[in-house]
Amino acid sequence: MKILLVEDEPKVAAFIRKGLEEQGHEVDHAYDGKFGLKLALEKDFDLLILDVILPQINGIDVCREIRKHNQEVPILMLTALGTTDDKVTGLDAGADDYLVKPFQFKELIARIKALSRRRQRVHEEKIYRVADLIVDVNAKTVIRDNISIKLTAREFALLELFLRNKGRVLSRIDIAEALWDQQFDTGSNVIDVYVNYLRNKIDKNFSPKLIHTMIGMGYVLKEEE
Amino acid sequence: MKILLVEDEPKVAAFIRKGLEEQGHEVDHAYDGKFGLKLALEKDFDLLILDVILPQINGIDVCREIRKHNQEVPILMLTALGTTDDKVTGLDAGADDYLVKPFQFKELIARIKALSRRRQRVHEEKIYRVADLIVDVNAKTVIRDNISIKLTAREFALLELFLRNKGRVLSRIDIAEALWDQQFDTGSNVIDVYVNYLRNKIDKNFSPKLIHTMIGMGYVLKEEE
DNA sequence: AAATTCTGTGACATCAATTTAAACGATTCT
DNA sequence: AGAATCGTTTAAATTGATGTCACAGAATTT
Repeated sequence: MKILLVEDEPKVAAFIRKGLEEQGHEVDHAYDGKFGLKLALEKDFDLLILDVILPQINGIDVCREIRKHNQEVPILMLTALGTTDDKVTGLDAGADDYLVKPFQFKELIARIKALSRRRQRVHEEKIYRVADLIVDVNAKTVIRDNISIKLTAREFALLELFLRNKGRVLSRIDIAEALWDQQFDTGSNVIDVYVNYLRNKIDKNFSPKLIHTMIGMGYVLKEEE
Repeated sequence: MKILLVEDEPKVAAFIRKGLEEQGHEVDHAYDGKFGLKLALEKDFDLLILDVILPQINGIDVCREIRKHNQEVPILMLTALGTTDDKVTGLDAGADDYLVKPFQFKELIARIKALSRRRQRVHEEKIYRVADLIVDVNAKTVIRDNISIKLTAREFALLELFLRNKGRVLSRIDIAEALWDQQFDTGSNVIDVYVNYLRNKIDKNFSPKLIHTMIGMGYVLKEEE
């Protein structure tokens, strides 16, 4: 999906952008309301994420302005405030949903999914091919070298994350935030264990190897050595 | 055509009724949602025209209720509100079209024509065949291995959903949103129970099995193992 | 009004999936 | 080389998802 993020706090913006890109979305970013509004009216996006508190024009006014121009794009508002009044104002202005900061990244993903479902988006064929590996996200099937491979839900989610980020090194923190709850204070090694499971199933008896360890950095999925 | 008009404002109702009768249609009229729903379920109409704002039960809920009972009659919603949210809600509830008050009578006629044209398409043969299972959506019949199987409305709706999405894994959320009211917050296991009922009827004494569990992911209907 | 069928709930046993823990191996740093 | 850090592997413990059942209340039919 093409997503426009309008957010002035650089850290928050970077966090959201990275997370969304890892989920396979294409993200444009504006630092203030004025520029955000301009972009929103010029380009076609599948979703807008608007912070309420913004320089130049605040998020609620941006939202109102977009709706005035008859744009039906789904809008998700972000705010540090959480009172009912704010919610009402946001929704009145034409927003479709509301998320209170700070939030779990998973929550954001869930809302985005719900919004795009509501728009009756036709679910597209999602098939990844890397070397002789074929993964169908809708059917949840995995085939390598014409051999069908069974994965558990976690393994599949992990593989899908790698495929969406082919060639990009994912740190354990990236992986944890995308698939597990929040960050890891515990010295758990679940991720390593799952990468190992996945390797046993999709790499062990095949070549070339697809999952590579970057010591001290994380893991990558790629074809070349 | 036999048309049911559900509208509480007498003036609007009289206006629409008169116009439609002049066009040669037969019009029944209900003043509130409750009575409208009752009529709609009792009699066979070729078209329902529902106001959104109604005494007793609102139009959107009437619409939802009718669709729950598997009625395929075309539904046109009328409303004074014109915001995007309302449109989405109406169409989500199962309405086929939407008209914002005030409207030109011509516009109404045009929409009705379009809907009745569409309706003929509804009467196309909709027959699914998977392995030795044959499902006729219009006749609501299910046959497997030449044995006729009786399903309840819910079971049939679930089966139809699976057939429309053959080979695609449907999560519980997908199923809940398609067949139940979109609250998936309850820790209910209705879906599991219904999948179980369906299996007992269409899979238990047959092979190959068609409904497969993907633990942690959902269910799929497919022929292969 | 009674009987029947349908729908949804809650409890529970079962078993696969997930997570933890700990031992082992590899790599990097001094 | 030795110590420290980082990654891999295995097995066992824990969790949680699923299938099943009996039942209650709604809806429908008689």
